[in-house]
Amino acid sequence: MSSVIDPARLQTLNDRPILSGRFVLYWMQQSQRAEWNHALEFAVAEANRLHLPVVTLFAFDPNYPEANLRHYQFMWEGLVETADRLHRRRIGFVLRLGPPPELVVRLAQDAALVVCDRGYLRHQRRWRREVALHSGRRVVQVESDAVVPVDEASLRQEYAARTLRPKLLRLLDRYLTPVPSSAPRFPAHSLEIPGEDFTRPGWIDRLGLDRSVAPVTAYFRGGTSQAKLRFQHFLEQQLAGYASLRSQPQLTGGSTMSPYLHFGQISPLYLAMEVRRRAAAPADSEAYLEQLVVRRELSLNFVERCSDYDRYSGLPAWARATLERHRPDPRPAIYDLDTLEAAATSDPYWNAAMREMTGTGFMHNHMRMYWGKKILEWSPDPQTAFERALALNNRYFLDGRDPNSYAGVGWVFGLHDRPWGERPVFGTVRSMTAAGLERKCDILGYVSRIQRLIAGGGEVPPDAGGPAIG
DNA sequence: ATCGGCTCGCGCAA
DNA sequence: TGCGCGAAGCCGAT
Repeated sequence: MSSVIDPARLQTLNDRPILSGRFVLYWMQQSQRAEWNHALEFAVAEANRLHLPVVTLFAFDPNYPEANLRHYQFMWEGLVETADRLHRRRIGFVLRLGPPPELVVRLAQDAALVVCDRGYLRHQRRWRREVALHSGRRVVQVESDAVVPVDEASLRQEYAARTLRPKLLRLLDRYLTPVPSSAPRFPAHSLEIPGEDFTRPGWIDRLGLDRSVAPVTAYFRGGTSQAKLRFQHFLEQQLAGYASLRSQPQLTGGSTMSPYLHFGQISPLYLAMEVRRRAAAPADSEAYLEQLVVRRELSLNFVERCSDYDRYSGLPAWARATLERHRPDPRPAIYDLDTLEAAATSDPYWNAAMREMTGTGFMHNHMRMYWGKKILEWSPDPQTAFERALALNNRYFLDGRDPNSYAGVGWVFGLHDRPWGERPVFGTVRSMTAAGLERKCDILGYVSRIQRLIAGGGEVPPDAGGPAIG
């Protein structure tokens, strides 16, 4: 096997041989980008070695779990750009409609080898198992959406950030290296593999997708080039002082990379290396890497190692026990789901956060915590609160349904945290209050920032206004 | 304004 | 076995 990619990022998922075939198939799923993609570059290197072209397949699944038009629109914008970038490199890109494992197994019948990227959620792991089982040729998984590969970082479910942090930081320098890239020697043009004509405008509107949540194109345009423009803006305007200002939601939303990371449109390795390169103060670089590497990869560890990552039963025992003891406590208010969704509670700070979420597909990280804590406080019982928070999270956020979603909602209920002083409803699970927001940040400034944002229809950085499409 | 107490479990020192 | 300490908590005492 080719050694251009660090072997720690590779897993051979079956014991099938490499066969003779017309191409090397790269099944793109998690890492939806044409650069800084270890899986893609591994496929290119293997194809060159085997004297074959590379064909990329993206299986566009109109029934993807919990996906609606907001998510699909953003993903589609990214795929249009990625397909164009791959064609320019003489790498094939085919998009087909349907369930991923079936489509991959079918196209794999003409391939010598199947290369896939790595995803950590239940259905992503299941899909890869099925492809490995039924494709009949070797399937190699290449991990490109973690800075430190999850199995290198830790083989156990970590209890908290403090137990994973030293393991990650020990390995960080070793993995902060660019992705080796080589030119494909055998172009894919002549293969003529049929696929959807998906780049034409309006294509997405004919798919019968769940249209109940509107796209947020005034705030976020999908695609690698959009992600990079945004990130350069962040590096220039907001990285200096990030360590002290990141919990001030009145200022900005942070780097806003989470939607792009969720769809694999940007590489976390690229972000980490850029921050290291550009930060003037080590404290700012460390604070950003704490989010991008420590907290994000704690989420990967959680969904990979905890089979109940999306269920109340996945919370730590001490948290479930204390919440259970406080189940009978009177709540200050109980809102139904419609009232929450309509941002019609009596808390203006929470309502602003909810409007940011429904209106823009994003929320400042600090407000995500407050938002969740209040849902716990305002629901009839903790299980219902958990289900509501996760459902709203996954429905409205562009980065919903991400490992970060499950760890983030879980944190509200005590996951990766520790007990604190006992309080009504929360028990010893950490609480948050409106008075705390008033004490620690300019929360009225946040409310008016969101009002302006929703009224003005967008705060896409001016230099990032260029088209991601076409 | 700042500080300690609240409470659990992990990891390390002993 | 003991001890320090941890995603951003809150509250009351000084």
